[in-house]
Amino acid sequence: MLYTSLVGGNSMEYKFTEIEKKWQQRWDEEKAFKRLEDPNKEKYYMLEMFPYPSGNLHMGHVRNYSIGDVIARFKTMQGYNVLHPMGWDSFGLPAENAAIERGIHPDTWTNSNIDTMRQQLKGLGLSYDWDREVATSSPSYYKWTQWLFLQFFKKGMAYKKISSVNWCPSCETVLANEQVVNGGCERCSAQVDKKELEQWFFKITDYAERLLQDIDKLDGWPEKVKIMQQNWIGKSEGAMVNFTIEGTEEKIAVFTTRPDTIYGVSFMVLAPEHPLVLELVKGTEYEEAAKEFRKKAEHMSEIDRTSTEGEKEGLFLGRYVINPMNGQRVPLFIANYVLMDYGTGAVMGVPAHDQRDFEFATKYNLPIIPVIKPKNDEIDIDNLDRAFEAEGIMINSGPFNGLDNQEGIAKIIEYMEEKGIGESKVNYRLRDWLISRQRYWGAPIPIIYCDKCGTVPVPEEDLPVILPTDVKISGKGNSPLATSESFVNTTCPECGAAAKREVDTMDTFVCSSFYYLRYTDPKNDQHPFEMDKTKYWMPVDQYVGGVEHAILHLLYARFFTKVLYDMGLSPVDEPFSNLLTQGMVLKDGHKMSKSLGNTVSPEEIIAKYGADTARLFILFAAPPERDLEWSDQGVEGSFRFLNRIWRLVTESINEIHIDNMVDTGKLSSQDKELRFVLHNTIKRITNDISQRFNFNTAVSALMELVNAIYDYREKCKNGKLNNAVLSDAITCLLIMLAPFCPHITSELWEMIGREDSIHDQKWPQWDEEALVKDQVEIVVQVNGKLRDRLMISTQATKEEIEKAALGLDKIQELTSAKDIVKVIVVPKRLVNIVIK
RNA sequence: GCCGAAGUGGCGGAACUGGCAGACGCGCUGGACUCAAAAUCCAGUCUGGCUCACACCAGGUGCGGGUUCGACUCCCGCCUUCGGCACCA
Repeated sequence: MLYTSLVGGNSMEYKFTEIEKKWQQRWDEEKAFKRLEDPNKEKYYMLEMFPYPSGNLHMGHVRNYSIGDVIARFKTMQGYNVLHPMGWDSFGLPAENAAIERGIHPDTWTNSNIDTMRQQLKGLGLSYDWDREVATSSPSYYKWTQWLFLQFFKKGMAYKKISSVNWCPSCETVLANEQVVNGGCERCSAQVDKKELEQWFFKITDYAERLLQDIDKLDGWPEKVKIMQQNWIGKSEGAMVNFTIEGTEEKIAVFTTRPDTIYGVSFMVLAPEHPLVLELVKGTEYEEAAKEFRKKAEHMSEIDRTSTEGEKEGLFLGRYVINPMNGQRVPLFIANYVLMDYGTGAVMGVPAHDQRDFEFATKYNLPIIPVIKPKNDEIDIDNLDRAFEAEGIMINSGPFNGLDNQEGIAKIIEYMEEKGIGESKVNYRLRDWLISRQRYWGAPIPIIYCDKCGTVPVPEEDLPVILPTDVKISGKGNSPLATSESFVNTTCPECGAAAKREVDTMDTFVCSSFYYLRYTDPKNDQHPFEMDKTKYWMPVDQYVGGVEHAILHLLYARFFTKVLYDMGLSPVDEPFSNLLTQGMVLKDGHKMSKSLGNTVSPEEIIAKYGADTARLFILFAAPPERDLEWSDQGVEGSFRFLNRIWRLVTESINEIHIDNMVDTGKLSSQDKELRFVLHNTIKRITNDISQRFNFNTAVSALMELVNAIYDYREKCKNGKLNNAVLSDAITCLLIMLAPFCPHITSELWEMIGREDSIHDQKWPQWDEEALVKDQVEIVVQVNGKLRDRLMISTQATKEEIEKAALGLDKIQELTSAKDIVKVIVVPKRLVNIVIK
C-alpha cells in the first residue's frame, strides 16, 4: 500500500488535518472525479455557478459548492455518470481596480487569485473533474466568446445603436451603476452625467415571447424565480396610437394598454430624452427650460423616476397634439416619470384612470375626464379623489358609450386600424441587451471599422482577438484599448486598407452565458463544443447558485441557449432543468462584508476544525434556499458530532464485522428498534436529499441515528450485541455521511477494513419490512384540544379506534355530561371528539 | 417605489398533503468522572399558574380578522426584515 494508515500507535484522536490532506492528495493523483461520456450509464450534470476569482473563497462559495458536492456525490452513489465541473468567471471590474490601485496587471492579479482559490476549493474536498476547468479570461475561452459574437452578428442578432452611459466628468471615465453613489462618482464624488455612445446590443427582445412562453417548461425552477423573470419580460397587450402635433404633419406614437380610455386623454407626456423634444422647442421661450429639465432628469436614477411615491415633475412645451379619436387638442409636456426606454417614450395622459396621470393632472391643473364608470355606481366618478383603474362601462366616449370596457378595447383597436390611426400592439418591458463595455478586462469585440467597407467582422480564422498588454489602465478615458496603437491599427480583412479595431469589450454576462456548454467539451480548439458531447451531457440537471442571479444571468443564459439551439449548436433550448437558489450567509444578521468587519474566513475554519466540519455546519445550519446565520458555536457542535462518530467507529472496531449479513429471523427487540431507526433514517435522508434538498434535516436524521447506535451499544453491553446489526448500522451511517463529509468517512471506511472507496458504494435502500410497527400511538382530542393518548394496533379499523378513544377514563370524564356531536378519526394519527 | 421572499423558545432551525408546535443542534442549569480543569457522559430547559414531586390547567408560531371538528400551514388586511431593479458578479 502506498498510503500509510493514520491509525497507528495508541492515538485514536480525530486528526482532521492529516486525514483531509491524505485523501485530497489521493483524489488528485487518481483523478477520482474525472468523467467521460458513457453511453451505458445515465448521465447527471451537476453545476454550481462558477465564481469570480476575487482573491479568496468566502462563506457564500463554501455554501454553494458544499450543496453542489453533496448532490454530485449522492447522484454518483445512486449510479449516475455525474459531470461536475468548475471554472472561473474571470473577466471583470475588480481586476481593473487592482491594476489602477496597486499597479498589478489584471492578468497577473486574476491568475494568482485563481491559483489561490483553486487550492482553497481543493481544500474543501469537492468532487470536481478538474480536467474540465475553464477561465473566461483565457484566450482559449474568449476565442469562443468572440466566435459566438460573430455568429450573432451574422444572424443580425448583434447591432449598434446610440445609448447613454454614466460619465464622471472629473475622472473622465464611464461608470457602472454600482460606481454611482447618490448621483455622484464613488471615487471623486463629482456629479455623474450621461454621455451618449454608440454601443453594441444583442437582440434579446426578438426572443421575449419564447423566453416568456418557455418559463412553462421550467418545472424544476422555484416559482419565485419564474415569476420574477415573467415580470422582468413584462409583456403587455394594447395599442399603438398616433397623435399629430398641432400645426405640423409630425406624429407621435404612443403605446397604451388602455385604448378604452382614449376619450379621457387630457394631456400628453414625452420622456425628457425624447428625440422630438429639442426640435419642438427650438427657438421658443420654452427652449432653455426644456434643456435644463432634461439635464435634471438625467441625474435622477431610474428607480427614483419610476417611483410611484416620488413627486411628478413636468414641463409644458408650448405645443399641442390632436387626439385622433375626437380631434381634441391637448397640451404636450415632458415629465420625469416617463422613460425613453419603455414603449415609445411617450404617454397619453388619462388622469381619471391612471394614478400617476391623476397626480400629474392635479399638480398642473389639467382636466380630469372620466370615461369609465363602475358597474355599481359606488364611486362618484365626477369627483374622484384618486384614479379609477378598475373595469367598468364606457362613458363620454362617443360611439363607444355603454360598452363594457374590455369589449371597448377590442372595438376601439378595430376602429383605429380601420381609420389608420393606430393598431394592436404587444409591448415588452424587456430591453435589448447592451453588451459593450468601455473597459479593458473583458473579451474584445471582434469587429474592424474600415473607411471603405464599413463595419467588418474579424474572420473566424483570425480569432481570438488577443487583449493587448501595452495598455494604459488609468481609469480615465473611454476605452482603455484605444490607448494601444498596436491593437487599434489593423488592416481591413476585406479590402486590405488601413482600418481600426473596435475598442470596447463585452459584458461578462456574455462569457457566463455559455460556459455550461463549454464544460462538456472544454479543450476543443476547432469548435466551441461538439454535438456528440453536448447531446450526451445537456441539459444541466441541477444548477445551484445565489438568488441574486434570478433574473439577469439566468435570463441571458436561457437566451443564449435558444439562439444556439436555433443555430443548431445546442441540442436543447433550455439549459437548466432544475434550479436551486441558495440564500446568503449572514453574520449578526448582516451580509458578511469587509466594511462591516463581520467576515469569517473559510481558511480559518478549515485550519481549526477541518473541511468536513465546515461543510457539515453550513449544510446543517439552515435549509439551502434560506439565509444562513453564521455561528461559531454551531461550528463547534458540528465538530463535536464528527468526533462522536469518530469515537463510535474506532471504539467499536472489534465489533464491526464487515462480512456478516443481518439474519432478520433472529432479532431481539433492541435489534429491531435499531433496524427501525436505521431504515427510517435511510428513507428520510434519501427523500431529504433527492426530493427536497433539505440537507439540514438530513443531517439531523444522521445525528438521531448516531444517538440510536450509542443507545443500542449501551443497552446491549452484556453480550446481547448483534454484530451484524451494529455493523450494518455503522456501514450505512458512514455511506450516508460520505457526501457531506468525504474525508472522515473515507478514513473510517478504510479503518473498518474496507479496501474499496466509500464514494463508489451504492446508496443504501431502505427495507419497508423493517419499518412495519404493530402498535401506533394515537392522539385523542376533545374539541381540538389534546386530552389523552392511546396505543393501538396499526391494523385497527376506524370503528375500533373510535371505540378505544371513547372508552378512555379521561375522555369519559370529559364527555359524560355532554352531547357528542361528531367524532373524527384519522387512522394512525388522531381522534377528535366534538362535544357540546 | 415596483417586483420577489421571509418572520416559530435565549439562538440556528423542525413540523413534508390542514391533524401531538418546538425534532436535531447551540446555549444555559444541575449531576457523574477528575486533586482540579478540559474533554466526555447523564438529566432538565416555550411562557404563566398550581404542586414536595409526578401530574394537571391556561396561553403561545410578527400583528388584527376570517374559514374549519381542527390552522405555523388556507383566505383578507397590516407591520418588520431581506433580495433584484438592466455597466458588481
